[in-house]
Order: sequence, then structure tokens, then C-alpha cells
Amino acid sequence: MLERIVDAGETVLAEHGYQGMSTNRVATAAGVSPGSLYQYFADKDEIVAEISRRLIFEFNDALTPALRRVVSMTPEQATITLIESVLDALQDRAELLRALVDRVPPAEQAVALREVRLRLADSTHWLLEPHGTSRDREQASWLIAQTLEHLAVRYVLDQPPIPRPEFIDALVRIIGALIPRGSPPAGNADQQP
Amino acid sequence: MLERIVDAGETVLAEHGYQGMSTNRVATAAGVSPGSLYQYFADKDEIVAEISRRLIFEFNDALTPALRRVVSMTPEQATITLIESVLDALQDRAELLRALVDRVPPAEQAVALREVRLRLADSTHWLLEPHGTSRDREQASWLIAQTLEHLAVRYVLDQPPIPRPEFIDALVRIIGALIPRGSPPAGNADQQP
Amino acid sequence: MLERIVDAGETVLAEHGYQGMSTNRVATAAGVSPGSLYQYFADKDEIVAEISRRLIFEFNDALTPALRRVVSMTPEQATITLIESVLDALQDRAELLRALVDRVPPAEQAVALREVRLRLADSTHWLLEPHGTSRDREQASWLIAQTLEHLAVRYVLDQPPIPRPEFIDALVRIIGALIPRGSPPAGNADQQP
Amino acid sequence: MLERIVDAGETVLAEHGYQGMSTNRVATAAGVSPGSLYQYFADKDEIVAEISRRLIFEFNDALTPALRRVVSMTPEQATITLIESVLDALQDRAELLRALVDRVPPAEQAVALREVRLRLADSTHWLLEPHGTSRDREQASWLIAQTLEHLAVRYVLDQPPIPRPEFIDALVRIIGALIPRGSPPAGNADQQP
DNA sequence: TATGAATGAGGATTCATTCAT
DNA sequence: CATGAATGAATCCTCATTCAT
Repeated sequence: MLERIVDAGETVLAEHGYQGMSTNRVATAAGVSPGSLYQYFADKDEIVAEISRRLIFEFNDALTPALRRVVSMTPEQATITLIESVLDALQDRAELLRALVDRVPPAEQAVALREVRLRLADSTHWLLEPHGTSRDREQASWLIAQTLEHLAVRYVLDQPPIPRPEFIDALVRIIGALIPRGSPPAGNADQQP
Repeated sequence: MLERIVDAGETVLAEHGYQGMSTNRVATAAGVSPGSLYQYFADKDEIVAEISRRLIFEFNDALTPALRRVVSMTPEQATITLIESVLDALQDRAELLRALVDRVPPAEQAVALREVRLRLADSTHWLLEPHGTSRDREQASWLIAQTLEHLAVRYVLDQPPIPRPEFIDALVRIIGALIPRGSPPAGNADQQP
Repeated sequence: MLERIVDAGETVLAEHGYQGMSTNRVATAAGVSPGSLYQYFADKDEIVAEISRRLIFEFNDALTPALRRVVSMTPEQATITLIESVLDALQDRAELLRALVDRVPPAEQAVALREVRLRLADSTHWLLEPHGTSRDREQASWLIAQTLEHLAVRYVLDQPPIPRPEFIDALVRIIGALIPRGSPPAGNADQQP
Repeated sequence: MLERIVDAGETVLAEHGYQGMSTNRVATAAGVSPGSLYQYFADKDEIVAEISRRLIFEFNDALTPALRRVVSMTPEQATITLIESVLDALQDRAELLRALVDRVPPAEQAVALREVRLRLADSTHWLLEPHGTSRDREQASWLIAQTLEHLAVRYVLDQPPIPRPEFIDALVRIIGALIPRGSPPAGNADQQP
């Protein structure tokens, strides 16, 4: 039932946007009475939040295999692999992503999407572990996470005329440019003596 | 009167977000009757569009002196100068910027904010002129504009713990990493003796 | 509840006319919240349509006994009986009839009132069956239906100084004048020597 | 100027109907400021009334020649000639007539259209002069005026599949049937012994 | 006279939410 | 638990009318 509501919510959100996503519409789409929504969600925004949360879990799941494969790779290979996975995951849910990202006021997205960002920042931290000071890493992490998330999402949603390999290459170069210095030249192996 | 409406619109938008910005609220805040709004704007969205437009003009004006100074600089100095100006301009209108960027659904911002993006893309083109093929420049331009706009806005609005000089340095490095190669040795060959 | 809304609608329509019949006024008169109207009607006009429909059903019911009695009568007796019943029925609901006919723009009445006209045209067809060609009957039918409806309604609403028997007699004479010629002396054949 | 306003009013009324005929729209169409309307008309309905009045004057003018010709005719010829003229006049202004008759609530038309009816009743009186008692004539006059007006207007506006000569013939027969008895054989003699 | 900006009550309609069943 | 009819404040917007210029 909770499932049905959230599924219906996704459909309605993708189809009508945040403003057009009325609770009645969601209830109807879910084949549920409007009152039942409030047994599971305190208000409309909680439904949106749950949709975001679920989308993020899906991304997480989609990324897990790549994260496993990645541990045995060079950082550069790992970066590319991860970006590929991220792009694939975003692509698979482009419709809902567009509804969420383009039609919900960012302040409303915040709760749920902060989570994605934190996760992305975590991954970034891992990639940065061998580089610079802790403060450097924190800064680089924010920059990288912000940039990658934004570019990846916009790449998927706006489909600029850039072939995927070149886009990925660009992301890799950005990361390279943002990795803290003070260690062996970014993006190659022998990291700490 | 038009002034009063747009000013009130900014206030209400900043205070209540896009959804809470009802036409009656704007009218009241402007000390004007609801009907008067429609003598100047066809639509609630046109008010928002006008607010955006005005913000953009302000940014434009704020950037003009820097653009003048910049023509006699090296590309790298120019880049830094421009970024500084952009950050200053954003900072000066942070409150309204937050209302517009964080509380208006991106799909609703589109009309007005596309303008900013086009301007930013134009400036980027100018910086890229001596580099790569036309296609390369187009691609780089998209990447750079997307990244700079997003990072600059988020830097101002989220105030991450990164000192401004280091932030600017990072932006410069990103640009460096994105400038097309294959002309005079990539990104900065004989620019400085 | 549906009942209450339609009843209130009739009252408000009769009192304020179509333009003055605001949905809020109807809701208040019905002791119902404005939103409830839209659970039963898509539209203000649907309320008006329903009022018309109900009036027509009432007319229908009021005419049924007469129609039963009529089958065993001569055409002329039948005509008179039917006209009597129609006048009675109209008279009984004169107030609402006036609201509907005099205070609603004819173009707005159309949907519901077309139904009455069709019924009237059907009855007319029945009366005409033995006369003239099919085309003749169609033409006569239009003329008779238009005339009878209009005169009966205006007679009831405007109360011209004509005693009812004479009015009915006039209607009968009109019908006589409009019945297609060239068939068994139905009604009276050789009108012109 | 008054001319311009009424002309514009006709256009707007014909195009948008009574509800869509806003004073601002009329003012714009007239190339006049909304305020100026109120120099000539106390309110919107007075404009509509004036439009009706003018339409009626036009009908009057259009009928005048026929009325002159008619004095030397037999009553039957006269009747036919007058009906022809009326149909022509209505046809010439069918568009405005439709707006006025089908889109204005009859109660709103009343003021001006009562005038037409009175005129039509007057003409009818003249035709009836040699027949029956004064009271008979008054009654017949009401019936004939109501019927002719209604049928003529609906004939022009609804265009039923009746050729004009047959339609006119039917009107003549109706008049014949309604002319008071007990006098020279007006239009058709031996109706009922 | 003519203007037209300003008015503001009022319009139809929506929709998140509640609550008796 | 689930329902769904009922709610009613709030929404955007219209438009006949006024009045200072």
C-alpha cells in the first residue's frame, strides 16, 4: 500500500510536476482513498521526500556493483567506472529525475537530496583519501561532489551535444584539477611512500 | 508603481517562496490593489520573470567595469578578475538569489535564467576563442558555463568552508582542465613567457 | 446533498438570474461548502443544466397521464388535451421556468432545453404521422414545435389578456393551418376550396 | 464618438457574446478610453440597450419601403411582402441578431426588444383593423406578433431545412388562422362554418 | 471632455486535509 | 485500517466602475 502510494506519486510527479501533483491525483492513481495517504504520510511533501529517498536507494543499488569492482582498480579507472555507473543510473530514471530536479523547488527537494549529496561526498572522500590534508580533502570533496552531481544530472537531462566518452573525460580532468596537491601527481599510482 | 510591484514581489518571494507568493500577497505588500498587478503583468509568472530579469540586469551592471578592465589582461588574470566580480555581484544580492534559485521550481525559472546562462556562455566563448576546433569550443563552453554558474551560486548560497582565494583558484584550475587541447600546447602554452 | 445543491441552485437562479447565480451563493444557499459543489458538478453550467433537466423530468411526469388518456381520442381532442396538460405543467413551475427562460442566455440553456425541444418535436411527429410526405412532416414539425413551445411558454410567463380556452383554440387553429395537406382528410383536408 | 462606441459594442457583442463583452474590450475596440464610455452610458447594459435600439431602427428603415408599397396591395399580398422584408432585414444583420438573441439573457434584452415587439404589434394591428372586435384584435395581435417574431428570428438563425417560399406560406397560413372571424374573408375565407 | 491608471469586490475553481463511518 | 464525502481557506484573475489629471 505504501508502495502503491509512492509508485503512484512517482508517476504523477513525473507527469504533472510538483505543482500538478495533487494528493487526490496521487490517491486516484494509487487506487487508494485520499484519506489513506495520511495514514502513511503526514503531508504531501513527505510523499515527495519518500519518492526522493527511494530514487536515491535505487541509485545506490545501481552503483553497488561498480563500487565493488572498483576497489581493485587504479584511481583513474575507478573514477571512470564510477562516473559511467552514475550516468547509467541517472539515465535509467531520467524521467523521474527531471520531475524531481526541474519541477520541484530546490528548497523542497532539500531534505531528500541532501542525502544523495552526502553519499556522493562520501565516495569522493574515499577517492581523495591519499591526498592532501584533511582540510584540503574536505574542500576538494565539496567542489568535486557539487560539480559532478550537477554536470552529470544536467548532462542526462539536457543532453548537450557532447559524446559520452568526451564528457567522461572532461569530468576526469576536472577531478584531476581539483585533487589536492602535495602528493604524487594526481591520477597516478604511487600515492604515499 | 511597476517598481513597487516588483520590489514587493522580491520581498514576498524571498519570504514565502514561489508557492507562497500569491498575487494578493504581492499586491498587499506593494500597497496596491490586486487588479493593478494585471495592468503590468499578464501573469504571476511574469512577475517572477521580471524579478529575474532585474536581477540579471543588476549583475550585468555590476560586471561591466570588470569586463572593461579585463581586455588588457592576460587570460588568466582576466578569468580571476571576472570570477571575483561575479562572486561579488552574487554576494550583493544573495538573498534574492536564494529566493529565486532555491524556492522557484527550475522549470519556472527557465525563461529569465536562460538569459543569464546565454550570457555566461558568450563570455566563455570569448575566453576560448584561441583554442581547439569550433566543436571543441562549443563543448567546453557548455561544461565551463554549467560548472562556473553552479559552483559560484552554490558557493555564495551555501557558504562552504573554503576561503575565497582557494575557491577561485579551484575554478581557474577547472577552466584550465576544460580548455580544449590541440592548439598551442593545451590550455596554456606560450601565454606567459 | 445533490438535492440540496440543485434546490439551492433553483432558488438562487430564480432570485438572481444566471449572472447573479455565483457558485458561492449557491453553496451558501445550500448550506454547503463551495468545494462540495464540485464533487457533484464539473462546472457552474452543469448545475444549470441539471436544474433544466429536472424541470424537464417534472414536465414529463406531469404529461404522462395525459399522454395515456390521449391514445383513444380523436386527433383534435388529443391536441387540446395535450395543450391543456402542457399549460398546466408550465403553470405549476412558472417561477423556475421564468428563471430558466428569461434569465439564462439562450446559448447557455441549449444543452438541457434542446432535450425539451426534441421531445416536443417527437410528439409533433406522432400527431403528424398520417399527413403529407416525410419532408412535409419534418417541416411542419419544426414550425409547430417552435410555435407551440414559444407561445405556451410566453402565455404562461407573460399572461397576456387572453382567456385560456381562446388561447388553446388559437393553438389548435395554428396546428390546423400547419398540418401538411394532401392526405386523408385528417384534421380537415380541403381547407381551400 | 457615441457612434464609435456603439459600433465597437456591436462588433464585440457579435464576437464574444454578452458575457465576453467587457467594457474594456468595447473601449479598446472603439479606440476610446474606458472612462469615456461612462460619459455616454450609465453602465454596460445601456450600451447593449443602445445596440438593440439601433438594430431596431435599422429594421425599421429596412421595412419602410415595403410598408409604402404595401398600402396598395391586397392584405394577402401585403402580408407576404412584409414578411419578405422582415426576413431580408433579419438576414442582413443575422450575426448581431444572433449575439443579441442567443447570447444575452432575455431579461437583459427586454428593454430594447420590447420596442420591436410593440412596433410589430402595431403593424399587426393595422393588418387586423377590419377584423373582429377590438378585444379580438388585441388578442390576435399578441399571438401573431409573438409567433411571427419568434419564427422569423429562428428561421434566420437556425436555418431549418424549409425553403423560403414554403416558410412564408406557412406564416401566411398561421396569420390566416389567427385572424379574428366575423368579417370580410381576410386572407382565406371559409375556415370553419 | 477625454483619459487611463487604479480600484477591489467578486468570480469560478482547487486541493490539502479531516473525520464520521 | 480504510474510506471518501465534506471542507473552506486560498488561488489566480476579471471587470465594471471611478476619479484625479
